[in-house]
Amino acid sequence: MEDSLDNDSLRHSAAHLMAAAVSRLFPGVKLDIGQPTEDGLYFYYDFDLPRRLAPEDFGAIEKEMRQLVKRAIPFERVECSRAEAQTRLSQAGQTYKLERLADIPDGQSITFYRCGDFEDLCRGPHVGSTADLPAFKLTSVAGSYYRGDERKPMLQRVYGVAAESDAALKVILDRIDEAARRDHRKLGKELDLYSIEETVGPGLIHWHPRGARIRSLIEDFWRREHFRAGYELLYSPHIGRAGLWQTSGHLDFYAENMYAPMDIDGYPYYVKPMNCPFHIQIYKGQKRSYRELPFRWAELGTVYRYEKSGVVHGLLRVRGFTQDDAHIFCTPEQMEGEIRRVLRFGLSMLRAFGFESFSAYLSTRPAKAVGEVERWEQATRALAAALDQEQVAYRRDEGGGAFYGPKIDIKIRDALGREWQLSTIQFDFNLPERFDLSYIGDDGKEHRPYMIHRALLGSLERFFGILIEHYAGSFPFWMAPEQVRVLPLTEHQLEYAEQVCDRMRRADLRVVVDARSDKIGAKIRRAQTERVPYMLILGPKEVEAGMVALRARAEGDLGAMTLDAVMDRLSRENVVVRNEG
RNA sequence: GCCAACGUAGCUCAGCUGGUAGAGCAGCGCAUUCGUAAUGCGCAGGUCGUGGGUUCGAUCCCCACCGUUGGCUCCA
Repeated sequence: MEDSLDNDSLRHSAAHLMAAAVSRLFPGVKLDIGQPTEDGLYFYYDFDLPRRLAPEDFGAIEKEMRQLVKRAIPFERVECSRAEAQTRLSQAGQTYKLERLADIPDGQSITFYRCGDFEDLCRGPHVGSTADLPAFKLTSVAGSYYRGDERKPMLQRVYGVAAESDAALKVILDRIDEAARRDHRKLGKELDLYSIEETVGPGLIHWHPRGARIRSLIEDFWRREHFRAGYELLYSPHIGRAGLWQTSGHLDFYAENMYAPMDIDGYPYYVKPMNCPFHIQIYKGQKRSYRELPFRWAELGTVYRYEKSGVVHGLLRVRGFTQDDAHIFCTPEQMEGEIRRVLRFGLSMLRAFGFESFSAYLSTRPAKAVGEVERWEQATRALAAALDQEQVAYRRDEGGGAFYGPKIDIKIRDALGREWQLSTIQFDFNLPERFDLSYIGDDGKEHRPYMIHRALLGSLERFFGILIEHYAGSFPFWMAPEQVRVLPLTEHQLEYAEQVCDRMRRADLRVVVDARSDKIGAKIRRAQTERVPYMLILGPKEVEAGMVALRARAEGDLGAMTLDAVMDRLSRENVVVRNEG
């Protein structure tokens, strides 16, 4: 990634510069904290102000910032004692800062950064002086709870971008523009892939023919790969009786994400927020032997979860979605091999969709947890070993696991360098216990199986949204809803066009003839904007010679060739590009 | 859920301080038969998100609700 997108201390200093400017404009302002954002693009600062800011205020703040830059005021590091810091902050009336000060552990040095008459409790580091902040722009303002706690007061967070030069700032702004151009909500509408209907409800996705075609291709690929990898497929109901969810613990621990029950013959039933209890019922349907394990049971299971109204977002955060779910039931001896296998399989699946760069979190046992410590440790070791073996860089999130088991979360990096969390592989020591799962071992006794819950793509909705942005709507050939559009020059070539189309269709290519009476330029433009990978242009010359003129979405005109040559080329392209890493 | 902004035709948007709406694209019709990113002419299309209020009169002002967007928290 370019340096200009990765300059943390510069953005940090820009946040302070903005805070200094705001302090001058609003003398009574109470400061919280300001930082660069993790995506490498923005900085922000949280303020408690007497009035609401609006984008119209940005001009005045920026102007004040520019004046401070012109004066080239140095950032000075000032170390002081806790008592002194307390005095300074309470004199300044900075109550949030006082609380932040109390968070700094004893023994750690306490520093202020002074910039002219503005000073701020901060660990730094900063750039030398305000003159090192020549290029910046404020971008948005939003509410933000103090410490992210909705019971605490809401502060105003102002976001901006900053760079070491105007040119570098333009790189950042261009990246932001490019992200906006690729936004799956915009492309989803333009390419007629999906919609969300107010009359139906927020967070509920309608897959239009083109989107549904892509989904169907993804699902077909997904199923084929799962069968090859030794999975079996399950389908399970969308609702289940309250008792099931009582046993699973969902009604105790997950109720706020579940929809109200419906009454069926006097009994309450719940729409499923997860698939696991159903898979478990299938497991429990008969006595299981160690000889038949492991079970690898997968389901494209559609679940419904209540999400707060403010958080639903396009395809990325919805209220009904289809998980590419699977549960693996295995013996302790098989567990380590299964983990490795799942991880390897998961990465190959993601590579097939064009993702090359992965990172992971390994979340370990929290203080409050179920299951024997020994099992936790064994499982955590197996997860770490698998990550090492597959050479996936990971960070340990100590104590960050769910109460029921340790897990790996895999993030991918997309074409714009943004990270998205997709896959999750998690142990579950809770449900086997609650449902009293067992298998008969070679000693003839009952044993508790290991249960591993995993999703690779996450959910089809979310994954689709990420794919749209990753490819900017130009899906690879194998996934394109329409692969080839045949463009007769005039209606005199229509019959030939139909013949060409028929032949390609019989070879399972997704082909459409544009029979409208537009000029060829207009037809090409339409096919280009609709991201059709290939166009066949047919005029009198092609009819005469029995040829076709091929045009590629990306490369443009490729000249005349025989239909056989085209079909040969396309059939070679019509496979998922495998990169087995 | 909370804070803020927004909601006008299928889409993208215009509509000065209140006098019941307009463009481009898309759609439909007709003409055109054209060589690698927009052929011309015409037609049709809107309870101005919903409900209430203020007013002689509301797309415009006020209130409530619904939805969207940017965030916070959370998450597949």
